[in-house]
Amino acid sequence: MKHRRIPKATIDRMAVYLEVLENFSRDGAELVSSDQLAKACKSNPAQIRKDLAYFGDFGIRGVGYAVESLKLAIKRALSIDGVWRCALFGAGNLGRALLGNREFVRRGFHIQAVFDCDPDKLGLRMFHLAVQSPSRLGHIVKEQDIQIGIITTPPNRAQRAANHLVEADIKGIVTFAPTRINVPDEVSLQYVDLFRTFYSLSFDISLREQEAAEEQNAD
Amino acid sequence: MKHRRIPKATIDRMAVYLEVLENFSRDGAELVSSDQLAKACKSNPAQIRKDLAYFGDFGIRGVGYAVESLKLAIKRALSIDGVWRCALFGAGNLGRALLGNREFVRRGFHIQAVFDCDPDKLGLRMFHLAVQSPSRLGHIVKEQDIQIGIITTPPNRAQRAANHLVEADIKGIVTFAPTRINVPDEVSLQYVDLFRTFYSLSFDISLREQEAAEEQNAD
DNA sequence: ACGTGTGAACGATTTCACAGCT
DNA sequence: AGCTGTGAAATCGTTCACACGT
Repeated sequence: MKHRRIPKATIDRMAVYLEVLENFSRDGAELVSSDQLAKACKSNPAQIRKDLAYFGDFGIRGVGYAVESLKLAIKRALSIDGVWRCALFGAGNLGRALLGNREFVRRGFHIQAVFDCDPDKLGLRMFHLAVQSPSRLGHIVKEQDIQIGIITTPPNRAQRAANHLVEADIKGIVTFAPTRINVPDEVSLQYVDLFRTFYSLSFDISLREQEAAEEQNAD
Repeated sequence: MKHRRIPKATIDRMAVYLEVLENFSRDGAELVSSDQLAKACKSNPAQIRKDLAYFGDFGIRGVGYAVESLKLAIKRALSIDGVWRCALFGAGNLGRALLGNREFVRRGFHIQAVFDCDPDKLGLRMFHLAVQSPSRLGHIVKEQDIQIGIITTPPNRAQRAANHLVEADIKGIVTFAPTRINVPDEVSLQYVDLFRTFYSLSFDISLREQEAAEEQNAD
């Protein structure tokens, strides 16, 4: 079991488990069973046990999981038990929103520098950081040992931003721009596609309405 | 084939297909093959044909797909060929970023009202809209026929916001707050989990580094 | 001849059911 | 007795390979 490839879906669910564990923790629970977790996550107990077992034997048979140690184990498994140093590329509204979001720091993602191609934005202060020119990116990334780039440019600037980040030898990129970008294989890449979510919602609402209408007809 | 349940993964990929179709369209292409689409999406032709065939026979055998009519067909399939009226709940940085994002309007998601529980924010102007009290939500939703609620509150306020939206008889909710919320079955719900993406990136970077280290050892 | 649409084969993930530890 | 960890079974999604229409 230990050395099997871990499904991407499992990784995604880990974020949910962490979130509900924080709640159990806040409520003072010391132990939690896969049943309780499943209820809180709208999942099922077998799924949860299987998911957790990919990473190790965190539970105690007949008892359940110790909340605090499970939180830590998950964080370690995802490598979010330390600090990741990030650079933001794109000093627009979305960039500002991420920079101002306290949850990022709380979860160990520290945004330490902001870049933008637009010369009008250079020097502009966003919270505690000044917007810098992309020409300084390579230097800053090296100096501050920055590992992750976050792209919040408009779609037509996203590839250029990615090129700058790759050039600066970043390890991974999260992009919020609704466009595909190309990076070398050795750079990790994740898309946050806002519209995908809205499209899913749209499809889901319409499907339900259609099903409701068909039920009417069945009378 | 027509009346089979459509995988969620297929729906998600539709957003990508639309995106690359926009690019083909901009480049003046009138026809595309599943092969070309696959290259642009980093997918494979069979996947694309299967996905598209869930919704109808959009292609021409021996020829390919007509770009414009395929775009329209996908939009119709997802029900994003019209306008969805949205209300934003949570007038913080993230809410402002969504409100100021031109892509939303371009894609038919119109944010028509903004609400916030914080009395200090009432009346505050965000772009062309004034922040309103949640007590007005029911009235505004009915008056403007708003269908979708967008939650951008801090996590501890998200459930309350959801309750207000459900009470106002909204059809679906997209929440950006990193916390699970409960809504009745008849309301559609989608989570935009920013941290899930960052956690995946973190895991992926670490996995690669670990694999690289093991390769070293194999010498 | 070419490229779609689709059953069939394959592969991956989820769920079941129970052995094994506390 | 209770709850985890995990093979085995069931389900779900993807890829193959080819019949079919243009």
